[in-house]
Amino acid sequence: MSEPGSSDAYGETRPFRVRSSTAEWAAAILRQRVTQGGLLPGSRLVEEELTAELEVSRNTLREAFRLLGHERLLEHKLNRGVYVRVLSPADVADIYQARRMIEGAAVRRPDKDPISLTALRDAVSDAERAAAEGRWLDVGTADLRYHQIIASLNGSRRLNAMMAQLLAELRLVFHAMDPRTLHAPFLPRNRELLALLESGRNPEAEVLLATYLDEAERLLLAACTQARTY
Amino acid sequence: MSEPGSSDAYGETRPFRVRSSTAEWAAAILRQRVTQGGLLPGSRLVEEELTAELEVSRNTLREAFRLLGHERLLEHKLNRGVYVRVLSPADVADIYQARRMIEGAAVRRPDKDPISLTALRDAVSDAERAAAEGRWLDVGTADLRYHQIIASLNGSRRLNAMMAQLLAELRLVFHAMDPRTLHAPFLPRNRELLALLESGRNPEAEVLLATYLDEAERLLLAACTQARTY
DNA sequence: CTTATCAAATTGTTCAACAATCCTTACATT
DNA sequence: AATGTAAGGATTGTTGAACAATTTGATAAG
Repeated sequence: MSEPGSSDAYGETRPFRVRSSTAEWAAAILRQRVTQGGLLPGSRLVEEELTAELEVSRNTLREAFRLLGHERLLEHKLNRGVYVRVLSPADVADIYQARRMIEGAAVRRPDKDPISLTALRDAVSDAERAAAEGRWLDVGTADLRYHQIIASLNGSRRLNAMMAQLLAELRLVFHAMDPRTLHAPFLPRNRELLALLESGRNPEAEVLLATYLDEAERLLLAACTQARTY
Repeated sequence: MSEPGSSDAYGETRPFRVRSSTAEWAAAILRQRVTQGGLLPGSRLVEEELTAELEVSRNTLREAFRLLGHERLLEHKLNRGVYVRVLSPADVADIYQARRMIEGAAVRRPDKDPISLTALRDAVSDAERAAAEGRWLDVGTADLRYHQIIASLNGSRRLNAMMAQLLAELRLVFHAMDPRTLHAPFLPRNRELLALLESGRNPEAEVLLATYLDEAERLLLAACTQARTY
């Protein structure tokens, strides 16, 4: 410790010249663990353990906690510690209402950026390739990217940020489900929706997207309520 | 200092038993100064000054900064300090795009909560009363409350929070305008929109709201671009 | 079995010190 | 005069230690 720039002997864990703050660096590591399932919802993050492991001070770690708390990935209970957030069914429903609004508005728009359409094609192809090879986690990643691009059709930086946060939160529930049964049903629909967007049939696209999101919500709600009965 | 619970001799600035964290208390004070115009956009917040005035430690103050930074009221530049955010025209446009989406979706909904409609009536009445008495700042407060209630028709906690943040950011621009010329044009429209909502004429309400928001955006964009030419 | 009390563990907050970075001023060069 | 460079002073970034406040779990009393 006291040597930011080289963790353990050339461990290469921290870039030499830290351009962002140390707190953001620590937050990035914890964010990755949460979104990739290394830290499961409900897990407690003990300050002493993490200061030792990440080799940052308690104050810096707390700043990292606060960062992730505002991203709603961690939950901070006063005097009781920090936990990986556990999504309630109400949370999932709330997330999907916001998704319906953001993605719905994006699909409804008349003008579609050709670059975004290309990006959508790529995302669909990546997902299908990953599915063919059985890499279902990668399918999930491509699917999230697909919907992030959909949201970006709104052309609003703020809505992009909100969408990114929504999807990050959704990952918290993803780990409570088998990735194949979660993503397989939506693979063909992504391509179908893309076709409707390319041909400018917006009303049909909007309907398809709505049913899509409703079904995904139902799937996750089921997984979510099951997981909470322990 | 080191006596949280009683600032200067019975200054009554801090509640006796602090239930929330000290950082949130400090953030609340700074938030008030920013939203009420005591701290104007672009102002720099120096750590040393504020730790002395608020009688909190530097670390706690920094946590307060981070809180307000995530609310987008303050801007944190690495190694350069914390500033009250200055909204660019692009920021204002982005805010209004989000408003059109959230409030538009709310108005479009078929089911209207009667309690919310009552709250809307109250907000309109308060605004009109304040206008009659020349209290234009209170008119602004009532107007913001009105739109917050509109957004709440969506019934989503998350969208409520997002709307609250949008409106808080908008206050940053409000202080660059005369409150009367800003709010007076919208007083009759608020009542008109309310009438359309009460009688369930949603499509007309949606159109009215859209023109409403477009004009408000134009007004603020003008004020915003003017203010930046100094 | 319930309630009360106490002790250990953990978090909340502060402080002082030092490192890293930015900004200004002064100086030198062209 | 304009440009580039080099201290230095000021401010922020980070740390570690200390103590206060709170929760938690265990133990003892009713």
